[in-house]
Amino acid sequence: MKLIDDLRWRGLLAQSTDEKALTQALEKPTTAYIGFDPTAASLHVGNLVVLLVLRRFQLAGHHPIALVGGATGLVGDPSGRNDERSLNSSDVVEGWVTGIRKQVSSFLDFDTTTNPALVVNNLDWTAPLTAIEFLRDIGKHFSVNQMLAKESVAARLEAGGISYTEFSYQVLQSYDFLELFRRHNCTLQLGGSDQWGNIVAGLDLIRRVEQGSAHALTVPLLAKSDGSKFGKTAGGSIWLDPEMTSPYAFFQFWLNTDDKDVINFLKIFSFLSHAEIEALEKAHSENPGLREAHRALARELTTLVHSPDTTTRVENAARALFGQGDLNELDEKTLGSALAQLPRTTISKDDEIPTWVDLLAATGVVESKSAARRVVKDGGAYLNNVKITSEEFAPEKSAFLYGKYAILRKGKRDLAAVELI
RNA sequence: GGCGGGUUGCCCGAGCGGCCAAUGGGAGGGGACUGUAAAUCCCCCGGCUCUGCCUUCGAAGGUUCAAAUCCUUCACCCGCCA
Repeated sequence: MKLIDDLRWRGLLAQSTDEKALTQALEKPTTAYIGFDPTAASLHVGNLVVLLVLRRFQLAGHHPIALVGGATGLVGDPSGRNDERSLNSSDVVEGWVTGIRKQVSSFLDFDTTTNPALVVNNLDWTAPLTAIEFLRDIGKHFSVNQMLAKESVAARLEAGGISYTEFSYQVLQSYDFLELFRRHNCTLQLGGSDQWGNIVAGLDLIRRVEQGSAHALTVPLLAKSDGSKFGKTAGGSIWLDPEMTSPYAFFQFWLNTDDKDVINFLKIFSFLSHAEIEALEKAHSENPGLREAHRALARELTTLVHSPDTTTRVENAARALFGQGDLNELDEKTLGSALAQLPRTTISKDDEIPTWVDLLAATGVVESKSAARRVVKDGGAYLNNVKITSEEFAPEKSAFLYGKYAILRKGKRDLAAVELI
């Protein structure tokens, strides 16, 4: 099956320039790029959609380039926002670039001899530009009329204004495309559909400056069936960085996918074959309670982003901790490694044991002691799967399994660990 | 630079001297029902040493027994004019 047809089947095609021409171009190995701006220390699951499309291109024999926006990240993309971004210092952005560069790299193959991946930073060609060069050599090719007509700009003018800085963003991104066209004969830019305007601006620039022809392909913005924003939970975004979102939480995030979304997500995020996904779809519709599709999704993604080992560990941890069976039946080693996956706090053997409320607050599962108290009051507080009802309740030392572990539970599925040391 | 409008809790948005930790909606949390799902229903939703105390309504001062609400200055945003 051709790449384009596969992408269509997975629901990964939004818009493209002349599809016939593009399909034809893709008959031969083509160089394609996607840009990621450093707006945080890590990428999140939302970024995964397009990043994995780039991987699909590489797997299909094309040359992938991942661009990290060391320059554009300093300016701020107005797309999809209705207010101005606050600028981050260049030190901060530089740090983020390093982290994101590493993350992006883990999804691409640099060792293959036929079509190795490339990671670039647009600061490399943007930083040396002088303001005069920028205005004369690049700015001259842009019509303010057209820039104003871009959805990202028009929306902001409507919503309350835009700074000259962010207004200029599309020029920088266009210049990136031009540079990659020149340096690496890159003739295709991929991106989320909110990037369409920025991408076609780059096509125009390439045509004007180099009389060259390139293509654009965008991926739909991921929509959940209930309309809520993908990739956010109570605790915030789901990050790829295991320090920011634990692999346990990462696995749980996918496992808790809405039934209505699970098959779509398998298509979008997994590299399972059509036949495998169709089999899961069948299994899911026959017995949704088993959640085979959810499990497959969580396994695939945890393995892809973390590792097969990690997947085994967190899945075992969940099985061990999730209610079924008596906690006392878990051997010390299993329990210890399961708890290692959870948010945790430690207390000294010699100290008096704090209340459940204080312990939960210490693990960071709730934001404040008041929030922890509320959980108790609302009847959602458990110690080692036993419900507790008093805000003053403090566990006895004897309640600790193997003399050292206790499991705090908030509600049905939020777990945290306490360890006596 | 001038004139006018605005800045409220995670977000949107009421309040416009006391009854205001502040109406309502969304997001979020707990419970019931379930399948660690969705929908639905009920409850909660600033913090703390929690029958009370402390901090919040752009910032700083002021008036008042009492201010998110009035006055002054400053900052930022929006509109019109220059």
